[in-house]
Amino acid sequence: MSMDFKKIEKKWQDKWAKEKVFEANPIFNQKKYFITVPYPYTNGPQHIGHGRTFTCGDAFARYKRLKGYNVLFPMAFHITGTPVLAISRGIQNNDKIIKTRFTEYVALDTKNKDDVKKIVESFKEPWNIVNYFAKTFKTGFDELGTSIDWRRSFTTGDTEYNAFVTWQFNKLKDKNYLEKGKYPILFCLNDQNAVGEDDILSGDEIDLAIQEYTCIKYPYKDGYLVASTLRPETVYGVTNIWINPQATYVKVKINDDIWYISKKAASKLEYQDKTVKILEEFKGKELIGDKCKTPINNRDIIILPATFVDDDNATGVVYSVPAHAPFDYIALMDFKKDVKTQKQYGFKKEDIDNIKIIQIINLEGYTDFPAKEAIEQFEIKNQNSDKLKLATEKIYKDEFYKGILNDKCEDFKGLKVADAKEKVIEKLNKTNKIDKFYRPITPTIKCRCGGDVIVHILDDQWFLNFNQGTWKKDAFDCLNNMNITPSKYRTFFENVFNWLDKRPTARKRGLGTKLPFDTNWIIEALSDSTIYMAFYTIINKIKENKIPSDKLNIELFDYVFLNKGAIKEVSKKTGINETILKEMQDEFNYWYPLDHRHTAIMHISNHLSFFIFHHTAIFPKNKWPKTITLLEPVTVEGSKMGKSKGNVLPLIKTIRKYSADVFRLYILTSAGFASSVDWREIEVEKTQKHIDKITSLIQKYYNNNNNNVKIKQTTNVKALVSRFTQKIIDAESNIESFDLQKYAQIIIFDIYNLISAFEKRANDDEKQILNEIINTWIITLSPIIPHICEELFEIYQNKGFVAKAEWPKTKNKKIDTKSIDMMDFVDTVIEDIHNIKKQVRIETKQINIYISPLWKFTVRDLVFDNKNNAKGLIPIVMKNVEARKQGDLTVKYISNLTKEIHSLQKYELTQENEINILNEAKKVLEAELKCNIQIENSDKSKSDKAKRAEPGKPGIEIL
RNA sequence: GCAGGGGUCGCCAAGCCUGGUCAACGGCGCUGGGCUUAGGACUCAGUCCUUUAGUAGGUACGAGGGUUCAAAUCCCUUCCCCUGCACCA
Repeated sequence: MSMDFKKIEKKWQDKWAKEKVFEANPIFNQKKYFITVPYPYTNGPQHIGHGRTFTCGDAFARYKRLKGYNVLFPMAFHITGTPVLAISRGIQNNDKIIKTRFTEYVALDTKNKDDVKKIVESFKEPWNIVNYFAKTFKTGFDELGTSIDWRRSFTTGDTEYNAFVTWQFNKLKDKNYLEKGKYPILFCLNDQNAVGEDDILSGDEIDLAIQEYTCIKYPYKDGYLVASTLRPETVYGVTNIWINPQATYVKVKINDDIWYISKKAASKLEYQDKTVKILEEFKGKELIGDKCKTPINNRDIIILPATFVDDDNATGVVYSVPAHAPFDYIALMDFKKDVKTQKQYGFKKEDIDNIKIIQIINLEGYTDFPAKEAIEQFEIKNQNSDKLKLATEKIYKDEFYKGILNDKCEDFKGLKVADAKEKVIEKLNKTNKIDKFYRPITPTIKCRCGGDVIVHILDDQWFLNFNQGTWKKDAFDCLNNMNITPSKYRTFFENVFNWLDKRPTARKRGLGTKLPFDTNWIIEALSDSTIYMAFYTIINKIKENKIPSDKLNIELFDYVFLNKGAIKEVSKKTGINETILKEMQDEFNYWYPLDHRHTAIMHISNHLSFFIFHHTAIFPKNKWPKTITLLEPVTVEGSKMGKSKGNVLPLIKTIRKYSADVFRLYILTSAGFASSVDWREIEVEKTQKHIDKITSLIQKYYNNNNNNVKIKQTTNVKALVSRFTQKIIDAESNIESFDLQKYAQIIIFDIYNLISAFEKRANDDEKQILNEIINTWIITLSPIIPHICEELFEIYQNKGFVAKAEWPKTKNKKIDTKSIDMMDFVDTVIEDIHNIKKQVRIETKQINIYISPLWKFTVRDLVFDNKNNAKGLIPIVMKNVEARKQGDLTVKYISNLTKEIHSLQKYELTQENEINILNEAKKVLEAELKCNIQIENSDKSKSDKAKRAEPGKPGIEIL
């Protein structure tokens, strides 16, 4: 009978929902297990990466249920931040890319084209996006067969959730973990608003980092010519200033200073926490030929023209260090040769000749000026060469790590560049000759609205300060007591913890919760998603009792989560009746702490770390989380999934193509947590076939006969039962240490192989044991392929849900190692026969098997018992009468055994065992090998082959 | 740069933590047999080299050293590749 997987899956998903199988309520005398997977960001359909994480989480949840735990496995929807807004803006503006993308998304689950169009149009309203995708996420996870308690779902934009986060941030404020400060952000000049990845054109492809330039103030006229640089330590080697003669410059009042900078720079500085008043405006060429002073030793340097200077980059003024900057070097060389330009600006020859290149850094491996050498090395011919950038990068790196400042640098002589940088800044700062200028690391960033993106410094940014008070210490305390699996990721956490400092915690716009004490700010997406697992424990009660969110005040949460306040008072203040309050508190206390959080490693550096930090900030120690398991992402045919690559596989599409159980099995068996799963079509199809094989094997031997028929306990049967039990024990210990892959491999492949090997060698009576074996097997298979298991369980057992079955008890089951050894022995014999047959390639009519003589058993045991006494071995063995009789043969056999003495194992079978088991298996062997088999004791045989017989390795003769 | 991960027999990929049972799981590909009218599918066998009626030897786990009776596995050096680095969730 072949099975219609899709029909079966739908059937059981409906049944689970109808019978509320996964709705978890506190049962106070039952042990509980609370497992969560981070809620996914709900701005598109889920992909197979989500599928992996949830499949694993679900497998754990299902296993724990079998083990008798009351399991809570909830999920919700994350919508905080700007991405959803960016989408609705895109739809409003008829953005083609966004519209196409979302039409595709909606089409995944909606067939009618007009409906698709209508739905996409509705996305002009952000909440429609959220609601739509929340619904498709639920569909997707239902179709995957995840055992989620949906009563507890919510979105992070719900008012109830807002109330919860409001409480959380009040707690953080009380702890003094929140503070205000300055912070540079990307900002759109057109929108006059902060922008993030989603708001920026190709934001997912370009580097959005902010780069801090150092501005050095060169005294000039009544103020300063302000040049910007990434390498302030080179100020000792400055030879001249570069100005773009074509660009527009300004004399401008910056705070209390007069600066000469490009006009574009002045307009940007307005956003960088400075007051800006333009006094004069002029072309760059008017500065050419003037002189200014160096800020450190008051030298005169000249201002030269250079077209490579970009007035849109930083201050538009560049100071020239030709010894160490390839751009400067080549420009200076060009200028020295360019008599025409010199004349044009009226330079005197002596002015030009006076410009001497100053080398300030000694660098191993370079004999000449480093910049000059790099130019030669890269074969750069002129100022416009693309290779100049490479040369600059190389010099920058080499000098930063290997360069030593020389005697031109006064007090800093002998310092490494890396160390000198800070000190030079400090020195310039003492005489107020330094400032900062921020710019995006990518030169021209455009907002989706078309506006230019610059760096804006906010002076009232809210931060979480992870270094405040005992916060970090507490977080480490929590981490040290947690199980992190795979364990190699623990150091990753430790590094992140050490590195965490201040984190901006609110933004100017986006969906989410307002900062309670400063409502201009929205709490940012990662900060509002740190302790929400606690919210799962009570949201069902809030919904069930229709508690309006304005009643969810601080007193309420204090009472429920922290057991603060008298219930009567709280009830008065919240207007919620006491019974409900008590129920909520009890439920929280029942489920918390969170036992297990499972997710992808990418979340370590932010979400998971914040998760730990915030738990320690808000909750008492006995409510801190206990376990985190982590996995690598999913790749598709060897490459990373990405929107831009167009290779993102939506979960729904994939499940509908292959069925949920195939997906689950593939995901669980193909990689361990510490490696990425590669989704390969060919392999997935194999998985499909494997499931077919398993189900047909099961169907062949599974039946309704549960009357404990007496099955003859042959060695074969005993060995099967023992091997099977051993596998179940192994599988259990693997999943207990969170190794799902090993678990699945054992349950799926090992046991399948075990049963099919048994099938080959067993007679019909013996095969009756399979019904009982399979019944147990189905239960252990169910965390992996739950739908098929439910179906089979129903057909053959009809005892309710396999999801609620009981994990097999292995404690009192004996593993009969002797039977296993005996069957192993048979396997070895068969393998050897096959090996020999391969070589001889003759028609076999008769096979003689010669069992080892008794004395070899004796000798082997003696050798094993004395394996640590290699030298005394022969005399010891020779004390034995039987051994001595054999003379030389014994010595030879001993020397054979000692060759591998380190790996010599105890041999458990006796000669009698060997003879008996082969006789027992004789018929099966004859059938399998299609010939007569004769078993002889080699003591009584004169055959050559009999002489080589050893315990465990009988002599074999093929005739 | 800082931090993390990795280089395994054509390809993908286990093993490495806890050294021996590792010529190294598994899959793909390839070769041959069976089954088929054929193909596909399925199935059996082979797939580092040599040797052989089975259990043997050699060379191998990026490269080079070291520790050990014994190293893919531990240590050191070196070459190469990948990922993250904060407002993006």
